[in-house]
Amino acid sequence: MTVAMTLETLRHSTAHVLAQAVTELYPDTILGTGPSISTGFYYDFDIKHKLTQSDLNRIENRMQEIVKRKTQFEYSVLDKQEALSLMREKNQIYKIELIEDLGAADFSFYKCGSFIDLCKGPHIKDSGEIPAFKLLSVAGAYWKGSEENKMLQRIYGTAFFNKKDLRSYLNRLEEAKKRDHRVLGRELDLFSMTEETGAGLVLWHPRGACIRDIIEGYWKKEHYKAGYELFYSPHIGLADLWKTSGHLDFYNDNMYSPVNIENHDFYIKPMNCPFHIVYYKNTNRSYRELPVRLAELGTVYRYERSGTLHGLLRVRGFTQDDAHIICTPDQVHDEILQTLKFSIDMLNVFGFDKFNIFLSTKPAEKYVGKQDQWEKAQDALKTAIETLNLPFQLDEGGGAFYGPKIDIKIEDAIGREWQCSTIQFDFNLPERFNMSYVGSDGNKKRPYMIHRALLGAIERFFGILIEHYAGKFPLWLASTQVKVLNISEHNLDYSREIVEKLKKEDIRADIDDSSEKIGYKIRLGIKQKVPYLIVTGRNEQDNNTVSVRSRDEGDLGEMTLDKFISIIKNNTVNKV
RNA sequence: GCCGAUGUAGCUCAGUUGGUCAGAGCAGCUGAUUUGUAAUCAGCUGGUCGGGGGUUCGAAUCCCUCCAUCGGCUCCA
Repeated sequence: MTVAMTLETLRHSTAHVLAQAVTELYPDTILGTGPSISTGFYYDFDIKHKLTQSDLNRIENRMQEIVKRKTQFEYSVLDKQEALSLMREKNQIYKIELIEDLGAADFSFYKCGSFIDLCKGPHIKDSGEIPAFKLLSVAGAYWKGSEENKMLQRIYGTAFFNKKDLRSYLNRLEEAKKRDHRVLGRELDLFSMTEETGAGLVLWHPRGACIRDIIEGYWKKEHYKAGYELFYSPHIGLADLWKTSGHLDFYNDNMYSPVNIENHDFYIKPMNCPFHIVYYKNTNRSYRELPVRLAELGTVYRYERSGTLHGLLRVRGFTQDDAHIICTPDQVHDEILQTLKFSIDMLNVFGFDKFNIFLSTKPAEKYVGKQDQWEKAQDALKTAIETLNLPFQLDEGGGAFYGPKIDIKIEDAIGREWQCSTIQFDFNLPERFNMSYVGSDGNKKRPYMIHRALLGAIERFFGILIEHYAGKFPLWLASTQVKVLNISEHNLDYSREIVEKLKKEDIRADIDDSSEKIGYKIRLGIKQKVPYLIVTGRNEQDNNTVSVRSRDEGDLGEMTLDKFISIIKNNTVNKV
C-alpha cells in the first residue's frame, strides 16, 4: 500500500488510535465508525461506562503511549465469511452490520498492534507518525445517524502535522469562544433569553434593539429603492387560512396549538405567506400591475425541539425579513436576477463576502407543479447565479416539493455554516389559493410566486453579526457611537455641551460623567467596544477641541469638534 | 426529542466525607477623591444555593422529578 499522508489520512489514523486506546481501557467496547471530518475526527463507541472529561484525559494519555509504541498499521483483506467470523469473535455487532450492508465480496482491515478494524484506508505507516493531536469532547450520536437507533458515545478530536498547527487551531477555538454571541450578548447588554419568559424567546435589550432598529431601517430603505412595498400582517390567523395554505397538513409539527376565540381556532403564524397572498387576491389583478413585491419583517413562531435551541441562532420566535414576489412568466428571469443581486449586495454591506450558494432542483418523486414551470424556474435561478459570476453547488433533487430554490450560506466565526438568504419558487400556494391575474389576452392566468429572505431571520442574523464583528459593531451599527469622557467635574459643562452638539448631528453620543479617573473610563469604554471615545479636559476646554480615541485606530489626537463630526459622518455614510 | 454534563448574588466563581457554608471578586448603591488615556479608596446592599418532592435530628451537599443551559446527535417548510 502506498501511504498518502494527507491531513485526512492522518486524522483517520488518529481515530483508529483513539479506538485502540478506548478498547484497551474499556475491553467491553463495541466500535461504531470513526471518520475524519473537516475539523479533525471522531469515533463512536458503545460502552457501558459513561465517558467523562477526565476519562478523555486518560484516553489521550493512552493514545500518547500508542504513538510512542510506533506500531505498524497492517493492511489485510478478508473475504466476507472471514470478516464476519472475525467480527463475531470480537462481538463487534455494528461492524457486522456494516459488512452486511456493504455487500461486497472482500473487506479490507487495518491492524495496529492487537487492535484490528474494518476500514478501507488509507492509513499512515505506523502510530509514531502522529505528531500532534488532541481529544476535544464527548457527545451522544445515533448509530448510523438515525433517531431510531441506539445512541452511542462519540469522542471528537483533532490532529495536525505539527504542534504549531494544533496550537493555532486550539487558539482559534478559544478565539471563537470569546466571540460567542451568547457571551458577547450578555457582556454588551444586547439581548437575553430567560427561563422565566421561555426557551428560545428573545428579549432585545435597548442596545440590541437599537442595532436591530438600524438594520431594519436600512433594510426598509433599500427595499423601497428596489421596488418593494412594505406589508404588515397579524400574528395569528384563522384555522381555515392554514388549512387552505396546507400548513396544517404539512407543517403542523412546527406549529403551536390553536387558541380558541368565540368558537374559532386561531393559529400563531409560522409563516407570513398566506397573509400576503390573501392581500394579493383582495382585488382582480392585471398583468400590468405585476410584479407585486410585498416585503414584511414578519415575526413568526415555530416549535423547535428543546435540544436544538442555540442562542440567537436557533430560536422559537423570530422575525423573517420576508418578501413575496408575484409575477408573470416573462418577468421571472429579471426578478430572480434582481433578487439575487439584492441579496448579495445586502450581505456585503454587513461585511460578508464568503458565500456558499446552493441551487436545489426538482425532487425525483414528491413534487407539485408542471415540468415546464420547474424548468423555467430552475433556468432563471441558474442564469442569475451565472450572470453574477458566482460559484455554486448544484443540489440535484434537493428542492422542496413546491419549487426549486437558491440558498446562500455564510460562515460564522467558529466555521459553522448558517443559511441566510433563500430564494424559492412556490408552485403550491398559487394553486391552493387559486391566485390569478388577467393577461394581455384577457384570459386569467396563474402567476409565479417567489418567496425570499435576504438576512433570513433578524435574530439569527444578529447572532451571526455579533460573532462576525466580535462585538465590535461598525460605526453605522453601533448603539453608542461616541462616548464623551470628562477628566474632572470642572469639564462637565463643556463635556455635556459636546454631547448635545453631537446629538444634534444625529450622532449617538453618551457621556461617562462619573467621578472616576480617566483611565477607568477609558477601560470601560473599550470594554463596551464603543467606536469613538472623546476625552474632554482642561486643554480641550481651553482650546475648544476634543481628544479622540478610535477603537480601531487608536489615539487620533486633539481636533476641533467640526473635524470630528465630519469624520463620523463620513465613516457612517461609508458604513465602515 | 435523544445521550452526557452543568445550574450557588446582575456577572465570573469558592463552598473538603450532609453539621455557623451561605462566601469572594467584579458590577450596583453611598460617601470621600477632581483625577490626562486599560481598574482611586472606604463602607453598604444583593441569594428560599434553578423549581417541586423525598431521605435525615439536620441538605447547596444524598435520592426522585420537572425546567433551563452547555457539548453533540437528530430535525431544520
